[in-house]
Amino acid sequence: MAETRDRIIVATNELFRRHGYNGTSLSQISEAANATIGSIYHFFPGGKEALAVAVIETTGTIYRELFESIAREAPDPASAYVDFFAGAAAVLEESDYIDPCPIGTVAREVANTSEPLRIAAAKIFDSWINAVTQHLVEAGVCTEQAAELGQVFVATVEGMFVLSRTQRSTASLESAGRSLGQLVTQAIDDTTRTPTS
Amino acid sequence: MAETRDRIIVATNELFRRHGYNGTSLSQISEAANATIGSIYHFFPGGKEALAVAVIETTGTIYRELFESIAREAPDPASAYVDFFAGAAAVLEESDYIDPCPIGTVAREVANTSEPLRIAAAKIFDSWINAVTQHLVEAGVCTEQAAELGQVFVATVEGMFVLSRTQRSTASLESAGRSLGQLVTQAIDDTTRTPTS
DNA sequence: GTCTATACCAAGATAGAC
DNA sequence: GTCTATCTTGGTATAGAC
Repeated sequence: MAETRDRIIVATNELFRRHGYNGTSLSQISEAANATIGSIYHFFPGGKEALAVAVIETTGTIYRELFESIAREAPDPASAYVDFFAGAAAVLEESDYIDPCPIGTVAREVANTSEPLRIAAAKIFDSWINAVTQHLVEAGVCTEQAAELGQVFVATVEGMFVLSRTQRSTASLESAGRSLGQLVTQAIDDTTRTPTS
Repeated sequence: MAETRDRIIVATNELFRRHGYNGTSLSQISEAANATIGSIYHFFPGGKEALAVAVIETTGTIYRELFESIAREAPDPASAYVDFFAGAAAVLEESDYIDPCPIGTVAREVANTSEPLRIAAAKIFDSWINAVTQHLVEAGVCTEQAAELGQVFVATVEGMFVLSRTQRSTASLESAGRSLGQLVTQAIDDTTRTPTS
């Protein structure tokens, strides 16, 4: 059995994906993680908020690495984005449309009420945008446009999670993959036509 | 002073935008709306959930009409989308980055725990997608591609609200406007080159 | 339609034995 | 590190006078 601290984080992650931050109680976490509330406070003296920060940071890192892995293995830059949305669609269907990403859910809930959580989420979003920007720059897109597409990609991912979860359908995720792929392809073409280097 | 029922809905809308569904209590609503909890249950015998359905439906209708209004006044189809994001950016800055849309927040929180709320939100999203689809079809885009762009637009709007609220910045909204405008422009060009009618 | 009072329960957090 | 017990506060919802 995994370490207690890890079990707490994993259980909290899944409960946040299902019920959000305010909809998840410490007693639920305690039960799902097979750890007492005393244990939770032992590892996270800052309570629920500190635990949530840890969940955001660990999950955020995993997702950045997932994107980088998909990007590395994609046959060409544009298809990395199509593949990412296809993967997300599979996760949603297999998980009965539980939210794939606790970060967006929590961030939207508490952005006006918890600065520690807002800032933790903002840093993760920045790291994702940077990963995409770097990927596109390596594909030949100029820095400015790459950063812009990075923002649009992250927003589209988060927005698609809201939409597909609410509609209980993954149809829209395919549309998103195609649209993002098209934007990336066009960005690469544009740069090729008017090279700055 | 507005009717009590209206005051309750308006106050709940704003509290949901700030604190989400589970983060908003009936006592807060009671205070903000200047109505007793007894009054809330008088108008919404179904309690908090029924009140939330009413908030989603009224707000959703207002936003659809807002889009249609912007689309009607835009000089050309693509700039409707740029204008929409520009308007959203202004709202965010003026409101200290309160969420412009309670529907996405609530939907993401409770999609797995309240079927009435999930379904209410899904219907509103559908109505927005249909409004965009119709707008693009009138601009000459084929139905299939118009529907696809409608989904991408709604997702990008919702995702950008998450992102800009978390980052407390509207920079990414401009990127979104440009990207959506580009996708729409290209869709119109494509259709013009290979007309189906 | 609106009011006060309250029932009932679960929340986050803490204390202190082991 | 983990346990049980408990404190305090606040939640949704209801009852019944006016």
